[in-house]
Amino acid sequence: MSIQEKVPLRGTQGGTDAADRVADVLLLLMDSPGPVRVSGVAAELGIAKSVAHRVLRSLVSRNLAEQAPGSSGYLLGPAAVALGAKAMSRSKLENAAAPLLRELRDRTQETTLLTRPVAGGRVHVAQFESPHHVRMTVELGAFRPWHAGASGKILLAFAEPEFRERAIAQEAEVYDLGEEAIAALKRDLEHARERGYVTSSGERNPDAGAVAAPVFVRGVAIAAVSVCGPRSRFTPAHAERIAPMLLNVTQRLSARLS
Amino acid sequence: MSIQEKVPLRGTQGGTDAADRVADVLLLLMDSPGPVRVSGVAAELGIAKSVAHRVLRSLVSRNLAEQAPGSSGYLLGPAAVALGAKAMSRSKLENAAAPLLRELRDRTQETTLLTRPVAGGRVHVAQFESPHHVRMTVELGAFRPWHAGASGKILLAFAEPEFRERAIAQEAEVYDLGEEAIAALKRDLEHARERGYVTSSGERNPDAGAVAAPVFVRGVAIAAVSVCGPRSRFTPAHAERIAPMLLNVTQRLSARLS
DNA sequence: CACGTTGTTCCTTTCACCGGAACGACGGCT
DNA sequence: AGCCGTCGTTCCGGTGAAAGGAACAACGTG
Repeated sequence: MSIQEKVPLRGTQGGTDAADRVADVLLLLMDSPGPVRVSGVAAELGIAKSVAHRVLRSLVSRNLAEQAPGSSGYLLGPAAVALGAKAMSRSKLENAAAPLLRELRDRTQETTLLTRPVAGGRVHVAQFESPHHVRMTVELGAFRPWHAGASGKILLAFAEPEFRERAIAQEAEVYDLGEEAIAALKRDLEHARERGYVTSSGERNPDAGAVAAPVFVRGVAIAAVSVCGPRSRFTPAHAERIAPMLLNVTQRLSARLS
Repeated sequence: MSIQEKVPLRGTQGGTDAADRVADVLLLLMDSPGPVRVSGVAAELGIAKSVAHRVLRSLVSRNLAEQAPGSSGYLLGPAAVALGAKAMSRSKLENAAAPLLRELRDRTQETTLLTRPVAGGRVHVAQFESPHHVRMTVELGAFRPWHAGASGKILLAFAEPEFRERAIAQEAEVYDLGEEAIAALKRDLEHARERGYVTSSGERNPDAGAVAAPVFVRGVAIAAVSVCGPRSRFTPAHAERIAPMLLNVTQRLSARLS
């Protein structure tokens, strides 16, 4: 255990010493079984007590650390729990989805995507690319609106009704959607809810088509899985052929996560 | 979700802006469902891209963040998982122990302690104080050697034999223990292993007495629970009366943690 | 082609922050 | 009682670490 061992000096690639120190303090709190003193942090990291104190105060202000009750020693705080839970939860969803999406990619020979809802829209968080030279690819992490694209629509279709109404209203405003477009969107969402999947053709990208279905955890749609490709291969009829395979995957993933 | 919402400006009490920024980047990674871009971090926190990049590089150098495969976006890294697990594990042991130690305190009217092993000794990590005006209290987080005190002895008694031999040898050297003291210590430890608890009187503090027993998880002693008080009340006979209550608590805690 | 955005690197300037010092509190020892 | 050492916390001055603007190559879109 590391209380009595010096933390090895580690450089940084492109970071700063000050930021390194914050990370090191967090890791020290992690390595210590009980409350850590300001003087202990200072000694371990070879910094002044006042520096150690300041870093700890910043961590406390963000709930990443806290002072142990009845002590002036510091411990990891509630936000550290949330951080770990998030890091684990991200791994859990993507780890569970990866083999299934890879298999779906292999069977369809088209690009498969995992997409998650964020405020105001969605984000693609994983992709498995088609082996074809001409294929559809997306930029992971980039924000996308709800209304254009299969995965956006499927997430919206299976969202809470109140949330859905609000999202449609906001998106109408931000993207200047007319009455006809809104009505068409609502019909699409109704249709999606009946079938459990949605197809799109040329909406986000005029050269692309897609089919998407939701992943549920305890009845809540937490992600979408989609298959997409260039319009030349991804005809509406092709999308309908792919749908059962897709639903099979989303059902297995949903079961695995519950 | 917070990608589209500005992170609220939060001051710090005694910290620094630079350290706050590191914490804020971590929390932003936590709040984002997918990879976060340098430019996204910069926009959210209202800092320059180069600053955001540097903080992220520092976090990556400590495995608190990583770049998503096939993307230049950043995610929480493996050390964040460990951090959360540690924060949770600390909560788990102390959360499980708290009601039992409180109950033991209430029944004995003496101070109860939770103590954990660290390199070279032990650390008190939680205490529930006696309601008496004259009572025993300890400083949480302060390092203590093995050989002086009931909880140190109980942890040593139930440690791996190899570890125990090494610890005794080291402690003999550091604290200049003579042959007689070592022999007496070994007899104490043998006695402790036979009975499952250990009593002490006046060893760490000439005015105090204590009785301690180990907490096991999967056959490994991971902590000690002890009851301690002033010698005037905490006679050896009194310690023997407390021992069954203490063993009851450690057994329930061990069961709860397994 | 032009334009916009991106992540990453470089360089100048400056002020945020490091670290030493001070201080009150506490505990141990004589 | 006094003295000493250690502690966490706060203060303050000097300076160099770091913020931030700029540059740049890469990429995507029209």
